Amino acid sequence: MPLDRLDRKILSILQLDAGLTNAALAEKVGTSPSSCLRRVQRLRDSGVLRHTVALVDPAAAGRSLTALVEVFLDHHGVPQRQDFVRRLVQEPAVAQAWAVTGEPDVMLMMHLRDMQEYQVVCDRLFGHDANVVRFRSLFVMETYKAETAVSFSEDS
Amino acid sequence: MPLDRLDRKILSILQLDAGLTNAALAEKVGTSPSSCLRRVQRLRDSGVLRHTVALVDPAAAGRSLTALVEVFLDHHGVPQRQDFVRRLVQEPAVAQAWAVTGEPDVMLMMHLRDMQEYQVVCDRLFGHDANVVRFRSLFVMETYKAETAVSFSEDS
DNA sequence: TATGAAATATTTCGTTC
DNA sequence: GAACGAAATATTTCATA
Repeated sequence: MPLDRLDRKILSILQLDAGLTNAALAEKVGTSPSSCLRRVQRLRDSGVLRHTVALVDPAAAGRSLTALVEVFLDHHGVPQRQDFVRRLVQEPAVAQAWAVTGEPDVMLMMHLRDMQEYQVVCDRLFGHDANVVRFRSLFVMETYKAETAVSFSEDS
Repeated sequence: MPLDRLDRKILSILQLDAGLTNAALAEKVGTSPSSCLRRVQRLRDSGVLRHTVALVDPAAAGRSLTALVEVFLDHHGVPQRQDFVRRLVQEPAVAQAWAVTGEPDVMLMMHLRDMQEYQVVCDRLFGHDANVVRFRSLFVMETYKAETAVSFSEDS
């Protein structure tokens, strides 16, 4: 389904603020409320527009320690990895996790209460998995950017 | 501001689905709509609850290539870093960026159209900055988890 | 100071042109 | 795309604990 200029404009705005009323959104993108509503519904139905979520300050949740962890695995086959991935997905402290090309095999991001929790979580995730050779953690000192929006700008 | 059980419940739900009506939310957490709305507003005012955003499938935006990039800087002082950080923040392809402890100095995540755009963006970000010694990219093959929610669970 | 019921204001959304 | 109206929803008011 091709997205025209108006669709992209709607998506750009909704990615920054999904709390806008339909009327306000319509005015911002320069169309009528009814047309705007139809477009939003179409975008939802087609799956381009996923759910809408509230963003919470991690510090307010008592999780002000953020770690990026590179994980190095021994066997790269799918079967060996399954249990590990399952544990990642279940772990509340893990917010994001990816299989990556390059030196590490898996990269993940955790939001933690403190170093003690870091230790506990790492032990639970890596400690009893023979397939995990080693891991290296990069602790976040400052967040420069934390965008959930995907840019629709053409200028690359 | 201390968060009680009800606040945490509200936050947990809203982080997964902010599209719920206030009435539905109130029923889920077991309180009245008016009380529920007041709590949500209070959480908003106090900054615990940031904005609410729509999530868009990056692939639908034509950005199905995701890269995690480790950047190694020469001079670690703030002045040398300012221009670089400014460019990161302005760059539409960069979704997340952190200053980190450890070997690399900065870690960032990009959503890209293709390898050509990767090259263009890297050139723009790193190419003309004498302070950037080198960078290493890890390309995402599979996303295991992409949570925007911060867990309020106590079990660490 | 927080709550819930009820009244009011606003918005969404289907229908029509 | 515009205009209307019914239904759903958000928000305020107010009495109570």
